[in-house]
Amino acid sequence: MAREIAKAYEPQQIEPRWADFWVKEALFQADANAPGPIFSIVIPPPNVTGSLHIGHMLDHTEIDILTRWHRMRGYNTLYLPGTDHAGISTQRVVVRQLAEQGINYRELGREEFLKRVWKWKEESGGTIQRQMRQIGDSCDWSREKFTLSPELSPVVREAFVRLYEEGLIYRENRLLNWCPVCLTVLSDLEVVHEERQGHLWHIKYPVAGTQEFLVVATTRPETMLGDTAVAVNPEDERYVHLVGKKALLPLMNREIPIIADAMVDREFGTGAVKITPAHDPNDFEVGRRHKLAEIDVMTDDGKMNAAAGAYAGMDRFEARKKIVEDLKALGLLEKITEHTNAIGLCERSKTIVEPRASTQWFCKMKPLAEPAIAAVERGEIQIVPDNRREEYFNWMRNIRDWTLSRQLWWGHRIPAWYCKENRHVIVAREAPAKCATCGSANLEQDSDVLDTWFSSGLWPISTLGWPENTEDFKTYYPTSLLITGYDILFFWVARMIMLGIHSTGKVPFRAVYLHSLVRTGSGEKMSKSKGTGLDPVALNQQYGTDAMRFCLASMAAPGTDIVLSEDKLTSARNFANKIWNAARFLFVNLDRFEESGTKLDELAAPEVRAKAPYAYRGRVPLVDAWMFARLAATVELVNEALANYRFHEAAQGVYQFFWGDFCDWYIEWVKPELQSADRERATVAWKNLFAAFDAALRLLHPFMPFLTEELWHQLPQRAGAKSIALDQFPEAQDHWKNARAMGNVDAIQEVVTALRNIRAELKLDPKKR
RNA sequence: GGGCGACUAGCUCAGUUGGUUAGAGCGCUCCCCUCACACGGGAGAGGUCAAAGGUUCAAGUCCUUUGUCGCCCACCA
Repeated sequence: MAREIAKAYEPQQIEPRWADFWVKEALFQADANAPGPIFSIVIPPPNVTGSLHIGHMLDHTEIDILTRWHRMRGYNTLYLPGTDHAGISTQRVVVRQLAEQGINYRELGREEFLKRVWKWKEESGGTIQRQMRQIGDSCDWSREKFTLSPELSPVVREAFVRLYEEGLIYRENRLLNWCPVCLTVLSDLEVVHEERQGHLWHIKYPVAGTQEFLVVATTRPETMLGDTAVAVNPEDERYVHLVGKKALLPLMNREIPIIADAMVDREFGTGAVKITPAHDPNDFEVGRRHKLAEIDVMTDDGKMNAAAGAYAGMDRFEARKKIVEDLKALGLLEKITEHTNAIGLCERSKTIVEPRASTQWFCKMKPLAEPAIAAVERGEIQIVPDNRREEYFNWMRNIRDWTLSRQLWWGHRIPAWYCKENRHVIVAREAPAKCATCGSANLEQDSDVLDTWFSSGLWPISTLGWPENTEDFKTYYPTSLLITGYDILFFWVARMIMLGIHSTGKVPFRAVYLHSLVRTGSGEKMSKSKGTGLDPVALNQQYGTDAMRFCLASMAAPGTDIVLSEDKLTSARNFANKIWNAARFLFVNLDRFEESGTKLDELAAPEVRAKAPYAYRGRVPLVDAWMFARLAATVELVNEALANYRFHEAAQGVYQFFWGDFCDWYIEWVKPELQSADRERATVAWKNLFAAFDAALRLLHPFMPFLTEELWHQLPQRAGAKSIALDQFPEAQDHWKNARAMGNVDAIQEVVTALRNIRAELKLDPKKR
């Protein structure tokens, strides 16, 4: 009796079952002692700031395709999952949540606040884990990691202390980017620049003891309150006579020196620059050279402080307005001109950053960068696509020291302690009992935390057990490949390369594939905060995970960003349906065929099917020969494409093959054969059809794991067995274990050699059909 | 101020080392709900490959210039 199969593919009915099954069976658990060449990959750990977005899905799809593909070809495969605590981002999320409840996080205190963040982390981490299972990530959940876990924290401290002991980590007072909303310093990378139309205010500074004015031009008038000099170029004949004299700082009525410094560009503005060492990086340098006072006129949160005199308490931009008004009233504002400049914004809060001086921890990067540059030059790490190599080199060759400390609470606490008496510094793996210098037991730990990218930078080594030489580390490090978006090349990839090589002497991965970003129709980077992100959960519901995966893969051409559209998702869903219906045809008609006599018992045994194609009276039927030639060509194409990260070619190749060749031509062609009164002839047709179909499923599996898994389970079933209850069908269990191997496909490739002769003889071009 | 990328059918995009009549999906026109699939099948229209010049037996593919758009990097007040 023919089995009942739904007419349309309903992924929602099928996917959750296999998602659970894969986890329950621990099917993808890695074994360091298993045979086979190694393919290991660690996930780019998603931030625990919420849930996975469509960009993650691209990451995960590509990683999973390659992982499954390698696993099917007999590799000892590890796909290690995990999440990132994402210091500043996560802290911001929780701060905002608290604010919505009317709670000021600072009033909550550090300890209580961290409890709230951990609670949020559990929630977000759980969501991410569920999503990853839902989208079919074939990772080893027993090895799941978290960057801020008790397991990894000692590793992070170890790395920090080692770098400190090597003299690469130091503490210094510098002028740095400060975010008045996040209340922390930021590294250069965390500041994004944006061109904005602004003004250049020309302000007249009276020269003391004369009737003259010195006119300076500034884009930030409010900083003048902290001016401690005016500088001109020493070569500038317009101003030489003023050097050494004093200027009277308007509004503050403070006398400040007029100095000469080569840094001043005579062409720009008026050729005279107000010097505010506490609020401008250039001025800071000038200030240090000329031993000028540094007057900070602002508070942490961007308001004017007591040093700002009458303006104290005002917001910095409010103060700007007021100062301009006041100068105008005093007749000291010469003019205002239009001026566009690139202003720095905090990457997270989009607040205008304020340069401020503070004492922070830094890491010297030149010594770390050199071997990291060399490793890429020597090809020990391959960067794909090629043009990103140059970006990497360019950044690495101009690298500046990395600001490691952040004034946040959520993160790895800096392993440094100070004695309260003398502020001696002790850097140690564990909390010390007393000061190494003066013996004081009165110690306090540095209140800052590490930049979140420091622990991310250690990810490939920390997750595999470094600094211990564990089985996992020995077997799976260096990892085979890193797949991530190009937008974090500097933030993350470069740092992993530097820290990996420095810590272990070996590169952390042999290749980096930097994929495109998924954008919305309007071309923006998808982002939840902007509300432009597509919800992968909703899309999965609507189209099915397999369709999503296939769609992303078929669009993942390197170089250009991906714009996802309903059209493409629909087309991928239709493809899944096509596969489903081809199977439906096979299964239903096979049942009918068997009911009429011959049983194709061997169909269930993969080792028999691997001998396809079957011959009819010593001769392989022509269409079958053609089919297997096409199949073999597709196998070659897919293997070649995946080996080079050309996911779209692979996906389009299987699509073309399955729809165009297998369905449109082959199935249609053999339909009469399957009904043939010649029993042997019909049997051969059936066997070849199933062999080809089985091979096609293997090709499709990395892209569409759910659908193929489902069909594999149905493939060996005898007529009458309607439901899939695996524990009741030991035979089926053997089958699916075997199904995840490429074996059959490889066997077919061997057959092709023989087929070439037939093809040549009959002038059949498999590409032209 | 540097660097990178894009510009191919109405739309969204493939087309890696230059080689026969430039492809796909969607859309469009005509026919078909034929016993796997209308989330389908068949037939078809549609492109001087942004512009100009150059190299070559041969260029969407290499070189030069220009235009439009996008991105990244950069401490000029």
